[in-house]
Amino acid sequence: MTDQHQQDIYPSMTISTDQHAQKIEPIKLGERLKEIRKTLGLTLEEASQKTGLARSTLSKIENEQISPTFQAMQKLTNGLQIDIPQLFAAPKQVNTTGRRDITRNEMGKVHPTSTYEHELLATQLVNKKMMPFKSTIRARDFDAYADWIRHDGEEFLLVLSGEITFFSEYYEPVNLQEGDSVYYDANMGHMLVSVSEQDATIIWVTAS
Amino acid sequence: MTDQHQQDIYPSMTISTDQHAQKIEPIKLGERLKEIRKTLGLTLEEASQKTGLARSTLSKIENEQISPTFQAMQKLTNGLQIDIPQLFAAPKQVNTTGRRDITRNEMGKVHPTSTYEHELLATQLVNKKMMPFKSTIRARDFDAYADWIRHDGEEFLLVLSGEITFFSEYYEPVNLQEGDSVYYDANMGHMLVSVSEQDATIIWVTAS
DNA sequence: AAATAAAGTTTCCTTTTGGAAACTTTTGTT
DNA sequence: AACAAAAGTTTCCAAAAGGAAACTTTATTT
Repeated sequence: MTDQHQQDIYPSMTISTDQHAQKIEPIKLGERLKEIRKTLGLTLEEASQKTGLARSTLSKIENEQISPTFQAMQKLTNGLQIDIPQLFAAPKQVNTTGRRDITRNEMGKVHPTSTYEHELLATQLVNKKMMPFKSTIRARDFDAYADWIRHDGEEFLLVLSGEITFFSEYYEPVNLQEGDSVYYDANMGHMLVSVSEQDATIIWVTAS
Repeated sequence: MTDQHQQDIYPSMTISTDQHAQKIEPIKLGERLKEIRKTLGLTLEEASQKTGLARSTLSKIENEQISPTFQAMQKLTNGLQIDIPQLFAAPKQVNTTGRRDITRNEMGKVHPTSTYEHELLATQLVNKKMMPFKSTIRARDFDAYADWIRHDGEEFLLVLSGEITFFSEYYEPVNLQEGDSVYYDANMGHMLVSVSEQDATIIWVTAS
């Protein structure tokens, strides 16, 4: 593979998948459970009925007096309609807010390859869900590529100027002109070539 | 709030957060554990040393003879360097591939509001991580809005034509011209107004 | 402010887990 | 193939979990 636009060299080029964001948990299971039960507006008795666990058992779990068996935990999650990950990760989901990153025209971080010329946008921001960039498609031919480009996540692109052919593993090639856009699974092999007189430029956004 | 561009009326307007994708698990914990241990190339004895659980206990767990306590599960996950969600969800992660959706210029699904005129893109595709759309900014004034727009996720926008002012809750307003772009947390209040002669158009991508 | 009801905790006891060691099965070596 | 070593299972028992009911605390009603 000769052309990969996420190199993970710089943090700003990395997409936050929320999965890896999972940290180690010296989890206060009981506390968390109580929290959930309260949110649902249930008493121990009601929770007991829903889960099939004795009221006393629930109390002990909530007060960290016992460590529930996996069996008990399943009854809990089933009865209260929560999934296991939720039981753990959920408590303090630091939902970021207030971040903003402006990239002026032509002021992105340039990242040229043999086939594309990428201009990465919003590179000041780290740990974001999407990675946006403007690209100029230098490739003029199918075999400018050694192989399909293929990586995790989903991708969206919109043609800003010029015209391209969008090749993909499972579809016939298709031409895209200014204003046209495609959304596709990026682990399906794909590649772009310019077919207009001028090299085409596109806006590209990736999410994992 | 008068203007919300994700209405969740149509599935195609919904963003897949991967969190809700989590399904119910009548999980074969033992089987799964054995799988993991094998993958790591560990014997019961080695796993025992890493986790601090007796070899016999591990055996029983793997053969579903006992239901481990949460405590035991923590020792497991810590010792084997796996996270709890992984213990459950992980086995068969259906990674979609092969989807593709082309939207020709001006052929998106139109969705007008008082302040914006949205043209939703890739609406054939459901359960995607991003929601892309082109918008024409009709608002000409700060108080075309009843309140800040604010919703989950992160947003990226790039000005296609015209000029806008980007207002946001925690920053001074900033002008953006053709080619300029912003990436921001969408739960920070935000709003756009056109300031160019013609109403500005932008490309907008949201992810949750 | 008693009296009553509801919610939550603790006790007591049965069932189950978890560990040490005995036992069985599998793998590798001569 | 017999033997040895390693890996895995089962047994036995101490320790901990889970449930029923007694008990305590917190709300609600009179």
